[in-house]
Amino acid sequence: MFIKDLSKKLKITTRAIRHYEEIGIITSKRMENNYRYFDESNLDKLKFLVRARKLGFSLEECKELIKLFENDNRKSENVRNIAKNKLENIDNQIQELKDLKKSLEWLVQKCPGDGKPDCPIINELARK
Amino acid sequence: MFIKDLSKKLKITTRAIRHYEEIGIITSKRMENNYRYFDESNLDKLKFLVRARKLGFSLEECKELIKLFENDNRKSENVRNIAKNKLENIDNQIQELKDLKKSLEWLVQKCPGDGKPDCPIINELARK
DNA sequence: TATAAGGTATACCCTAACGTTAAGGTCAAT
DNA sequence: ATTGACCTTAACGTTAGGGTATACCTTATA
Repeated sequence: MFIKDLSKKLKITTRAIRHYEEIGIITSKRMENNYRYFDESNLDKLKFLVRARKLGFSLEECKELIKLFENDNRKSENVRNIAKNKLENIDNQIQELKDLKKSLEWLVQKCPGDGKPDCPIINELARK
Repeated sequence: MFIKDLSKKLKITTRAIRHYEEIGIITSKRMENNYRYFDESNLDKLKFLVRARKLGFSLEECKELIKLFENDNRKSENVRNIAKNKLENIDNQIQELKDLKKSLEWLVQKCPGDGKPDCPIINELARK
């Protein structure tokens, strides 16, 4: 199939697919007119990639996962480690965001939000 | 003071300070030798900026906040709205991360993480 | 057959917020 | 005079593509 068909099936843009090819995460054959041609194995690999992206893995991490996916001698330990690392930094991100949220909530609640200039949010940011 | 002193006081890099100047969020005077010279008002403004950044505001948002900070006729309503918007998208980010976390946790827990190739994480990503 | 529509190609610029060299100028101390 | 710490600008790298421009290919319709 051509790139558009593939993009429709996967619900990603053609630009994304070309990008994945540019950075060497996938490959494709070319027809005589230079159009990219994709077969089932391309589809499977990209499907894998799209799902991994949805789980929050970076393209670099996806590359590693695909390598493991295609290696029949992989150790599930390695896969699990990648996932555990990701999990850990997601946890950290959540914690950071929660801390921010707390501070912001406190400030928003303190602020009258009226037509007057006095504002606890500004005061807090500007404190000496 | 010079840029390094400022960066030490604020615990940010000199590159960051120059960047803020490049994009017009702050200004500085120059000495005869072309060195940037910063006074107390620069320090105050940057301190404000750094705190706003720590609260998760983008540089664009910081620009707006600084404008309000410097406008004695501001309405606290406007400040509050910026903060509330930020709060909302922080909430969304947290929710997205939590969803990811859930999926990942489930997969990590399913995976034996041993020396064998069978791996539920890979299987899930590769499912037809 | 000419043309319009739509798919495909490459290639370049843009994003956020700096980090990271590179290459050179300034200043105080040794 | 030299060292070392500091200063300067310029410009590319980062992430994961989005957007735009230009041009070729294919097919359908007038």
